[in-house]
Amino acid sequence: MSAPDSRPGPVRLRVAPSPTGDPHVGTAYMSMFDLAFVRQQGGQFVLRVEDTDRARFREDSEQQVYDMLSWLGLDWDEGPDRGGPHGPYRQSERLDTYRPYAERLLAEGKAYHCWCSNERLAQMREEQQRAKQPTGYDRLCHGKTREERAQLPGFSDQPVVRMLVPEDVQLSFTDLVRGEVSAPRPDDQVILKADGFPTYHLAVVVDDHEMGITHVVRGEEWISSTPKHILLYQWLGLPVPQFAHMPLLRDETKAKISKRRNPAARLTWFREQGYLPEALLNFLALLGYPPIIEADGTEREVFTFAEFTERFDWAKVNTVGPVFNLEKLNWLNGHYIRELELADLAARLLPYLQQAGVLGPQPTAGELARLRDITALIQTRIGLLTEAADLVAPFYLPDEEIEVADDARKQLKGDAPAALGAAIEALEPVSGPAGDPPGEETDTGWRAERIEAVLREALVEGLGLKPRLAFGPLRAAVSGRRVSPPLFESMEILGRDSTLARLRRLRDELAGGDLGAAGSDR
RNA sequence: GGCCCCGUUGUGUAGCGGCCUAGCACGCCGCCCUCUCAAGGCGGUAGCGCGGGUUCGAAUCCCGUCGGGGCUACCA
Repeated sequence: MSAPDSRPGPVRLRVAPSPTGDPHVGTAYMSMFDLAFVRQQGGQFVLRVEDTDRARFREDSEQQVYDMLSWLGLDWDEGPDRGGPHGPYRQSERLDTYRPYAERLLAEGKAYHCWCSNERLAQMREEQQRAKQPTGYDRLCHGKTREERAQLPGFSDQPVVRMLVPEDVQLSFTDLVRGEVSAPRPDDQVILKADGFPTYHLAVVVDDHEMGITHVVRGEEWISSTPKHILLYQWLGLPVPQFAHMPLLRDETKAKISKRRNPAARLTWFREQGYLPEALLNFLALLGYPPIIEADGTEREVFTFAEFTERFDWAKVNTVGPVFNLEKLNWLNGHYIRELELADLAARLLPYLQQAGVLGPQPTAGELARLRDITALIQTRIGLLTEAADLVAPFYLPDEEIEVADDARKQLKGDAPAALGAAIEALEPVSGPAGDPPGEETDTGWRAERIEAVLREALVEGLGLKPRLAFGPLRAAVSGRRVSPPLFESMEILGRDSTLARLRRLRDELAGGDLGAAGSDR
């Protein structure tokens, strides 16, 4: 049993991503649990950049972490970008901080220099594995001076510093989510690398202490390293924080989700795909935490971050690594889209429509007003913001550029020209917005209800067509698609002129290419 | 190989010794609604890995076994 940190005062939690490429979804996952607890307890949330791995360092990675956490609304109180009383918050800028700790351990005989070359270490491990022995450093360098060691093979000029792990290391500890946990016996772990950088193990202990971190929240993969960390805290006479090891997110093969194999492991992917941040957050919470149980005993899976925060309890966090299943997220995303206010949804759609080239970089007021109307029609028809472009595009295309898609064309039957002709004839007398007489009862103008009434009368009653056969050709003419937003509402938004132009265009085309523009009845 | 973590329908889960002929959500299937597609409504499908215990009674406790995962780096 470790003595948990019982210092009074506010809780302080941190997330510590490594800038090694696109931000990982796990970073958001951990941050969300961190923040839920911090908000609940009125503590602070720290963002620390663990850039001690110079080989995998990526320049733009840090900025992406800021962008994505901000996008999700997971705001931090202290960090490299906004400072704080415990800075700097980048490990590469804290090198001087670690060295005294390492030197102290060296002086006290708790750590020692090791000059073994990588080749020697690799060979040693290989032999241990072959002999079915547990792997671990053989302490060849322990107790030797540089000169003594230099006589032996596998010598490397630049030494590292290793922990001298005692026989009686504490191997078990209390975990906030798992209870009493035991971990493997640690190797003589390197804490200071040949390049002078600390390894994660030294840096995390020193930084967490210096930054006043009270709760260490991290992935399950760190359970096996925890005894090393506890040992370092003890050696250094520092209070041991509480630990919470979260289950690992898995892919469909049950393996830990990785950026290499799974696009959804990249946080940026979700924004690119058109997911709503609140949906992602809700989904992530569901993966590691039970649904809300209402007073009447029913379960509720849709909840806000504030609701999650209110009821958050480490003991309820799942210990099983969940499979990251996009279908549930897709449903949730659609659900959140349907809940949005129209203006909000339209605003969120805009950048995706611009990205897809449906709207230009500087849309006109008219285009934006039209977007609002269209949004109402597609709100229940998209699961991702990126799906809007295809549905919206026909509303912004010039009438002459509407191309009837192959599947829509295949559905056109022999009565299509008749239907189109009758529709044109029926709609011509209906006045457009400008001619919409105020207070007039008989002609309600170019409105969906009136358009529908007129078309039904002409096509269903007049021509005796089945509704789906009657309106299919009109849909193809107006949108170019087999599937589209509701027809009559679409016509209202397009306006009388545009609607008639599109109907005539298809009618003429079906009547025969030779007639060309002369086929128009105007 | 060694050590550690985990094990309820396809997926996420509720369950914490009797209320379980195992509930909910997503998915899937069917029906309804309907101008297409959605959304929505209604119904259905499918699970306690296995074997021993403990107990009057086990999805719930114990042991074993099997399975999955993680770690085993001068990566985090």
